[in-house]
Amino acid sequence: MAVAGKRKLRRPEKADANRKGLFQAAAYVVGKHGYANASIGRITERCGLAQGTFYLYFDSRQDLFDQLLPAVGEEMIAYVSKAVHGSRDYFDVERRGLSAFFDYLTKNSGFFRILYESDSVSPEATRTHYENLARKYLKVLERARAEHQIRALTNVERDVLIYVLMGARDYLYRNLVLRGGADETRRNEIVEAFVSILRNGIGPEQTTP
Amino acid sequence: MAVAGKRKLRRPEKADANRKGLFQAAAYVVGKHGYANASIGRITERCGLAQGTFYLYFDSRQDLFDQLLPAVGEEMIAYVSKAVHGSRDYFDVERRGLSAFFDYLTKNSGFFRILYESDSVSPEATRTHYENLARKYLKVLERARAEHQIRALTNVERDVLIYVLMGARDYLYRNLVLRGGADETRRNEIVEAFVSILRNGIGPEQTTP
Amino acid sequence: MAVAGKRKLRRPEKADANRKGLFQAAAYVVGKHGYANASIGRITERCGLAQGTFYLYFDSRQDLFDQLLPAVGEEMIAYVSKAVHGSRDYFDVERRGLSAFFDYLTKNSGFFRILYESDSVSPEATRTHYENLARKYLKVLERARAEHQIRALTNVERDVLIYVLMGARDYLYRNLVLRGGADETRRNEIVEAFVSILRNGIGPEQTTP
Amino acid sequence: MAVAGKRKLRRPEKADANRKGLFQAAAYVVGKHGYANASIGRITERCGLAQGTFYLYFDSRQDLFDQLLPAVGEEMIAYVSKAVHGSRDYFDVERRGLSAFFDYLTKNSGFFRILYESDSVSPEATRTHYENLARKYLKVLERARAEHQIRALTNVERDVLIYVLMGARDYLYRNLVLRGGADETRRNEIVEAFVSILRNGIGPEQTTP
DNA sequence: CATGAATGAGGATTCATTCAT
DNA sequence: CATGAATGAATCCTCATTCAT
Repeated sequence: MAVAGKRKLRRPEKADANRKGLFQAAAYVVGKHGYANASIGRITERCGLAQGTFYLYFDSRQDLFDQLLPAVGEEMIAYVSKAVHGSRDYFDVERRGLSAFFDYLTKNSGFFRILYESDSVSPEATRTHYENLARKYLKVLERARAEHQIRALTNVERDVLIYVLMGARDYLYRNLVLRGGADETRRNEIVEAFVSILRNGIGPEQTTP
Repeated sequence: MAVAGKRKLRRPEKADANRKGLFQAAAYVVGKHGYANASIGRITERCGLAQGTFYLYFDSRQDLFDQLLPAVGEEMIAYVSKAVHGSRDYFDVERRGLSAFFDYLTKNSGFFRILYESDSVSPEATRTHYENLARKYLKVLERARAEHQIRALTNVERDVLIYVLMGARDYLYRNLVLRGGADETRRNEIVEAFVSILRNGIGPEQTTP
Repeated sequence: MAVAGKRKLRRPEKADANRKGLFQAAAYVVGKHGYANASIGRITERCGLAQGTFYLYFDSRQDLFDQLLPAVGEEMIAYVSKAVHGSRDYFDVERRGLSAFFDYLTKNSGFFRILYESDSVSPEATRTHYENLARKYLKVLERARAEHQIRALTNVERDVLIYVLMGARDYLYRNLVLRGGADETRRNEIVEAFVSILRNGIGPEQTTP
Repeated sequence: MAVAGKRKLRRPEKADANRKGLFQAAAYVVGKHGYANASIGRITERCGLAQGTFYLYFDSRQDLFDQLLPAVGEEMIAYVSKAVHGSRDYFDVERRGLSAFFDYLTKNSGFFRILYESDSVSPEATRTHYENLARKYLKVLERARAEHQIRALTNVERDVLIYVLMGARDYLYRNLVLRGGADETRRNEIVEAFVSILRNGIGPEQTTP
């Protein structure tokens, strides 16, 4: 894809590897120490490059930060997307999606720090990430509605729903899974409880007359 | 006690005023520039004190950061609590609560930055804040249930619900209100849509047989 | 002693106690942390006074430092003088003097730090202290010579001797007693060895023809 | 190798020059103003480097202080060693040694300040220096004894002697040469007087019966 | 006399960025 | 392309000293 530029691009593998290495190192360092403590020195040291080399791949520290969250965000989205593939129905998608999200974060504990601090460090990057995510949710919801697996929603309801779902994953992970130290069983309970509330709401029981 | 011409503050009053001034200045500066850029110089300058004076009130910059979120968090909680006072029923509480939350943040735009970055800067402060918040939600839910305004929930469902509600406020504000630039009307629609989903869930319509 | 000034000197005991307390606290703090880290805050805290009070008794931090070594030095000299009282002869004076010096320092471990750093912090104070000390040595030596307990010395020899004796006490204590961790027995050996060298020198034995 | 036009230093040469320059500047500044006032700024300014550059060569200010005395100490020892080379006998070594010591200090007036304050600033560095010095003295004494130029000494006497000699150089220089402002002639008298006392001690004359 | 809050200058250290090699 | 030495601005914290109470 893309028209090949005419410029010399010899040894492109090496260059790509360096660039990728810098991203990975940055993800690690930011995830562990935060943006504020993610110095160029720390990042380049981690991937075995010299400090000056950094500037061959990024214009500035800020430039890296502007690209970091979208990059790691895509990875997370891909991970979850793969996990929900082949779900029975919409609620199964949510079930598996939340579960996969928990998995991903357990394995990539730095993700949240990148996500959270990114808001201040690079609002643009944050916006991009959330847009990517919202697009994904939208597609899933439209399909679910097309197949009558969920009730009809107004446009506003749909928008609200998207961010409620997003916020839920975030807050449930951070507060109940991470801070609560939930084991496998507990995690499943959390997932089921979430799906139950999502499906039924919490309105009062119909009192049969 | 207190003829109190407005002129001169007594010693302890002055101390209180200084401490409070530092908190306010810190909230402003952190909200606007982030913890990383919230230098003692910026903070003290904003409230008209000398840099050294800072250390009469806080042990260190970290000490301030450890106290900041709980302090502003309480303010936010108090604001919302006051707004929901006198609600008709539980769903009215949620309606007014979300609305008041939007209000508060519109007026205190720095709150989210303080909240978000606090997670890395002072995990303890963040934990305290979320605990304060969770306690509040729990009380409201228990009362709602006691008055049969919501359906019976398992313990897990209740815990999940609390964080879904918290996350919803957060994500709805940031993505739809703030980023979406919602006006009064749109805000109300958002609030109503949220309450509707909360009450009914999104399960498919009962197809009458 | 001294003619009473006409100025009001009410409550002089309290004032004297404070002044003395400041000296003691300063000796402790400087001895333990060094002049550089002997802040007014630390000193006044140790003797239970407010920081500002310090300036009622001393013009400045430097003023205190200018008086500190002579003050503690006199104490040391007095301690040693008392110990040598009643000695058999000159070499007994040296023997007991060195021993008492070791004792004093063991009990007042901060003395050396005050002495050593004083040279840079307050050359004047240091000069005064060494002069006090030299005067003492001189008196002892003159008497010893008068009683033919030591051989005749030229003026230069006498001056040299005084500082050799002073230096010996210093270096023997620091290197053999303190750093070497000498016990009672070892200390006595050191003292005797010193007196032996002092008395006889280290010239080669007379080879009897 | 090296054509080496004088113009440009190669990388590693430059590094060596910088390190050396920092040491020299530090020796000057500490000697003149004391450790406490030897700020990185003063030191780097003196050798024409930027403040940050300091940290390419030393881990911290303390790291420099830990290396300073041993470094200048070796220089002093080397200077004296060279001066005593070719002495007639042991007492000639002491004569020339003391004289060279006076010379060295006259030319390097900061040495003593480095030495004295080092005790508090870096005990380890001080220990190292005195050990280096003691080793030197020991070697000289053992040789002198082997050649029967001095009388037999017990082990304790030998240890005591070493530190008496060290202390003598120190105290004689500081009190008689430096403070006393001794000229060439007076210095020689001092040296001779010292050697005389060292050789013969100060015991009373043998009264021939 | 005594207090201690307030000041503001000073200093160690870190780090993004540049540039000669 | 890659390096890493050099820079110097920025920032937290300490502390001697002053002064209103």
